[in-house]
Amino acid sequence: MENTRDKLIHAAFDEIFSHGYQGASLSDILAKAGVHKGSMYHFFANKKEMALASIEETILKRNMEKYRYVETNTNGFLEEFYTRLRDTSVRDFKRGCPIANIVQEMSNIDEDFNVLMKSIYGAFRANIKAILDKAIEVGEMKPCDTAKLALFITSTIEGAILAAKASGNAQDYVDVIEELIEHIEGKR
Amino acid sequence: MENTRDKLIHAAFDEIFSHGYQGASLSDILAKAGVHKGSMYHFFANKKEMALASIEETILKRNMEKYRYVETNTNGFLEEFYTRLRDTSVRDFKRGCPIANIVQEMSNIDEDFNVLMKSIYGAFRANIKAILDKAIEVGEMKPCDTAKLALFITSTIEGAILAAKASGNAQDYVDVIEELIEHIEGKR
DNA sequence: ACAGAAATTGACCGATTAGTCAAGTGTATG
DNA sequence: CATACACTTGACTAATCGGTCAATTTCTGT
Repeated sequence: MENTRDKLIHAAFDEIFSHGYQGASLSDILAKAGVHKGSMYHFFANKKEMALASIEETILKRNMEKYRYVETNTNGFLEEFYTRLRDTSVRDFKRGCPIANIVQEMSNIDEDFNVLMKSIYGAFRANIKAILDKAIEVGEMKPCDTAKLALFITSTIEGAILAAKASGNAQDYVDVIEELIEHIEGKR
Repeated sequence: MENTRDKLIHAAFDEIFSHGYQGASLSDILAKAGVHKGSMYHFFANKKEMALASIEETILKRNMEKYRYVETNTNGFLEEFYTRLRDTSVRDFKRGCPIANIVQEMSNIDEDFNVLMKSIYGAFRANIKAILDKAIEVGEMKPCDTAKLALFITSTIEGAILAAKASGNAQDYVDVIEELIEHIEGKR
């Protein structure tokens, strides 16, 4: 059974992912979580603190799972990376990427969000860089500036998700990813 | 002297660019425009109609100016394109890209915004494709699937702006753009 | 100058917002 | 059984939200 705080974290993340932080109604979050208002204020100081907690915890947990294979694998880093990139089933092209959404909405209007998203987006880049470093380490790839390449890859991924969201066509994501993979393959 | 409607269009666009559509306060827009509420409702049916008008008119006008050179030039399409891509002075890395911001915020929650942004993002892609087609026409580039390449380019640009917004570092944009240009150069 | 239209003013409305809090319930420990 | 702490309930507040509208001023064409 999920406890009250977890219910709130999940409902808040889902509402924010759907409507943005500013567009997320506190009463809708409470209704979705099945939690009363006073109860929420027992766990969080205010809407913003709940939002920050829900974003940080949810995204960090996802990333933990998503990039664990880099620690356990001993080879095939790039192929595994490509497979995951191509997997559209983990994507939500209607809502887009939660990281990008919140950066876009909040980074320039609230310093606390700015700090959090800088850290989360930085972790995203670091995860991709770790894959590239591993690939180079085991000789799947020529040495290169992996920080810059990781930046390029994350940018293109985010852009691809946005393109699919704008057009309503998941194929746009696939097309961008294929060209991105070609680009990376050129560095082997 | 700017008329009332234009004042509203400009103030609305600026407020929306800064705080998003949902975060943009009508009274702030009115204060910035120096226009009273009833006056605004004389020109627009509601907040949303004003927002849609301000977004469409402002972005279409910008694009008109931005890509006019494609019609007038007779060669050097790619070099001119690179120069403009590299020009960070036209970018606002704090607020990001207005197109991307509104797509992220609104495409999945309001059908009217969705339709408008699909059209605007589509025009963005079409403009880039036109440059590539011209470049191929005059032999600056080998023939290729310009629709897909344009999609890749727009995605990467949007991702680059987002990366710079997330990190607060304009250099991230520059780095992505340089790698993107290398990628395009590979197609010559 | 005058009529009529266009534009402006600003008070007002109901709905919704995030946030407060006193009272109550449940549970674990002495 | 009793005390204490964690948690829950839901009514309440003040502020803000987008939106309405009748009265008034300004502009325009004849």
